[in-house]
Amino acid sequence: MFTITLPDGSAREVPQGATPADVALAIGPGLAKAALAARIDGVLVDLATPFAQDCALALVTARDEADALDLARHDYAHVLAEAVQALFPGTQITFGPSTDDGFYYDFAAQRPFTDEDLPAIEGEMRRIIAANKVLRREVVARETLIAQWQAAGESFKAEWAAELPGDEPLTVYHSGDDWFDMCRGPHLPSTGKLDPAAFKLTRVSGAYWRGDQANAMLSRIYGTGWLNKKQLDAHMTRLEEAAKRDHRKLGAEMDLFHLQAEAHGSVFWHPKGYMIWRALEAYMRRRLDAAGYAEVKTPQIMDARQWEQSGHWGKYRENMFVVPDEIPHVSEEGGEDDAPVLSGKADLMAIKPMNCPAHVLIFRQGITSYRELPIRMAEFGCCHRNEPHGALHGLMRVRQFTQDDAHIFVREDQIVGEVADFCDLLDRVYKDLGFPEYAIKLALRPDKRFGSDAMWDWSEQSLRDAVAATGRNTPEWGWEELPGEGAFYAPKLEFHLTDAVGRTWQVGTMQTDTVLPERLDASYIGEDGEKHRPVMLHRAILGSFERFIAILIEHYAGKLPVWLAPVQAVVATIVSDADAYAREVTARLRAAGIRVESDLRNEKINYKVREHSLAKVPHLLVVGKREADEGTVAIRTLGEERQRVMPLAEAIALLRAEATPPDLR
RNA sequence: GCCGCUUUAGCUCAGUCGGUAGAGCACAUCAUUCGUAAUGAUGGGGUCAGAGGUUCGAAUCCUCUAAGCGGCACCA
Repeated sequence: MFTITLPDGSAREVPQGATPADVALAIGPGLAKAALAARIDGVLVDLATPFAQDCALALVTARDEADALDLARHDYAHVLAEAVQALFPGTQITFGPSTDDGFYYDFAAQRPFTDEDLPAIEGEMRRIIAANKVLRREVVARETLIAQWQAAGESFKAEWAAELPGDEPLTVYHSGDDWFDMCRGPHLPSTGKLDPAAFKLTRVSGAYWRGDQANAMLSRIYGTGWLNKKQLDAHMTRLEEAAKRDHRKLGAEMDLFHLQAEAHGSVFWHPKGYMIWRALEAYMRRRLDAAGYAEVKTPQIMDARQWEQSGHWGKYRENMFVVPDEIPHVSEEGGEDDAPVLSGKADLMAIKPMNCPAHVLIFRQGITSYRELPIRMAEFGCCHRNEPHGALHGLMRVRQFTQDDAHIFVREDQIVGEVADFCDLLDRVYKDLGFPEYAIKLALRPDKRFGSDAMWDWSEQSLRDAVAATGRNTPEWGWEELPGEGAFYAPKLEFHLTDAVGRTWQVGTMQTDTVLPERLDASYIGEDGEKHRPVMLHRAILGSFERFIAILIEHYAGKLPVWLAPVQAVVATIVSDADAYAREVTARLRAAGIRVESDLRNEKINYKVREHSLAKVPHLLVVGKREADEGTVAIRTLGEERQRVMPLAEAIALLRAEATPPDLR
C-alpha cells in the first residue's frame, strides 16, 4: 500500500500497481475522463504510471493549460508522424517536438512534402484521433530497439537510439498495436484525447538533421495545435493581426521605403520613411551628446590587411564585400554589356562590416593618458555584410545597415561604472521609444574564439559584476546566462525588447573586449608612466536603424507616436470655400515646427478621412466655412471617431506638445 | 547557402485543354462643392521576372538564372 497525497491535502491509500488513472477514477468518473496526465512529486508522468512509493499526486487536466498544451502538442506530433507513414510508406521518421504554438516533425521522405500534401495528412491525423488509439509506454533494451529500427529501415532513429546518452533505458510509445515511436514521454492516455478540430498543419520546410548544415536535409511539417477549436481560432486571428502589422506591408502602404532586386538587401528609404529615421537619429544624437559620447565618422572602405589584423578577415571574409584597389580596364570595343576588366592582382579593399577597427585607429592617433579615459566614441556607422541570401528579411535582416555604434575605451576599474551608466541610458531610450519591458541576458564564450580562457573568465565576470552592481541580474529583468552565444572576441550582454504583441527582439548589446585592443595595439599611458591596454566596450542601443524602425512599425502597427510620425498632421478642406484658411492653418503649423501637409483636393471629406487614416496620420485637421469664420479647427485623432473643435492657437499648442521628442519635454 | 512555394498593369489578383491578356484599386481628363473611413463617367497603361528549349502556336509545358515568400543553417 502507498499513501498518495492530493493537492487539497487529503490522502488516499492505494494498492501496489495502482496508477494515477485509478486514483482519478476513484475520485469520480468526470475526473477520470478529464485527466490527461499526472504530476507525481512534481514530475509530469503518464496516467498509467504505477506508483512506486508514497507520493504527492496532482492530476493534470485541460485546466492546467501549460502542461495540457505541451502534452497535446507532443501527441499531435506523434499523430502527424503516424499519419505520414500511413500515407507515404517508406518515409523515415526522425524527431518531432512541441513548439510555442504547436508542433513539427522532421521526415526523411522519398520526395520533400509540399503544401498540397497537407490536407490529406490532416485527414489521416483526424482518422487516427477518431480511432482513439491507446498510447502505451514500453521500456525497451537499447540494443533491441536499435535492431528494431534498423530492421524497419529507420536509420535516423537507429542512429539517435545509439547516441542517446547514459544508461537510462529507452522508452517507446505504442499507438494502438500497429505503430510506435521512440520517446521519453509523457503522453496522453490515447489519441482520442486530442481535439480533431484544434490543430492545423501550417507549412512545410526543409530542416537539417540535428540542426547541422553538414547533415542531410529533412522535410519538416509544421502544425499549430491547441486544446480546442476556440483556442485554435484565436491563434489564427492573432496570426492575421500580426500579419497586418508586418513592416513590409505597412512600409509599402505608408510609402516609407522599398526594396528591389537590383539592390536586394539594401533599402530605398522614401521621404516619409527617412523622416522617421531622421527623427530617431536626431533623438539618439541628443541622448549620446548628453551622455558624454563624442561622435565620429570613419571610412567605408579600408585595405583588407587592416581586416586581417583585426581578425575579421580570417573569420568573416566570406561575408565581406571586397573590391580590388585598381581602375578597371575597359575593352576598346566598348559594347554596352562589356564587364570591366580586372587584373586579379590588385590589393584588396573591404567595405566595412563593422566600425570597431576604425575607432581603434582613431584612438591610436597620438598618445592617450589614463586621465582621458573613458573615451566614448560614437558613430552612426553604415556597414555592409554579405549575408546568406536566404537570411534576408525586409528591414530586419539586410546587407547594408546603419548601427548606433559606440566604443568606450576604459581602464579595468571603470567597467562597472560604464556598464551601469549604459544600462541607465538604454533604459531611458527604450522607455522613450515605448518599450518599458525588456530583458537582459549574458552571452558566454563560444567554442570558436580568440583569447585565453583566463581572459574570458575575467571578461565574463566583469559583465556579471557590472550588471549585479545595477541590481538588474534578477529574474524580473529576465536575467539569464546563455552558454556559447557570445561573440568570438568577447562575451556580450544582450538586451531583448518585448513588443506590443509579446514578441521579443534582441536589439541592445554591450561587450567587454580585450582582444581587439591587443590585436590592434591600442594603449594608454597609466599613472605609473607605463603603457597599458584599455578595455574596449562595444555597445549599441538600437542595434541598427533599419531593424529598429521595422520593430517600431510593428510595435505600433504603423501608428507611430506623433514625434516619430513622418507626417504629424494633415489639414483637409471640406469644400473649396475654406482653401485660403486651410493654407493659413498649414503655414501656421509649419511655422510651429509641425510636419504638416494640406489636402485641398476636390474630394469628399469621407474620402480624405479614409485616405489619411489609412496612411496613419496622427491628426487630421478638418476645416470648413464654419472653422474659417471662427478661427478654429476640427481635430480628428487617428483611432478615434469623435472630433474636437478648438481655436487654432490651442490646436497648435496641443500638436507642438505631442510632436516634441520625449527628451525635450 | 539548403528545402518547398511564388513571380501577369504602379498595387492586389483572375486567366480552364497550349490558340495571341482581364478586373478592382491607383493614375489622367471631365463633371460634381459635398461636414468626418471610398462621387460618377471616360481614358491611358502589360516583351506575362530574365534567358534558352519543345511546338504550327507558349503567360500556360521543360531547363537554367535572378528575386520574393515560409522555414533550416548563418547572424562579428
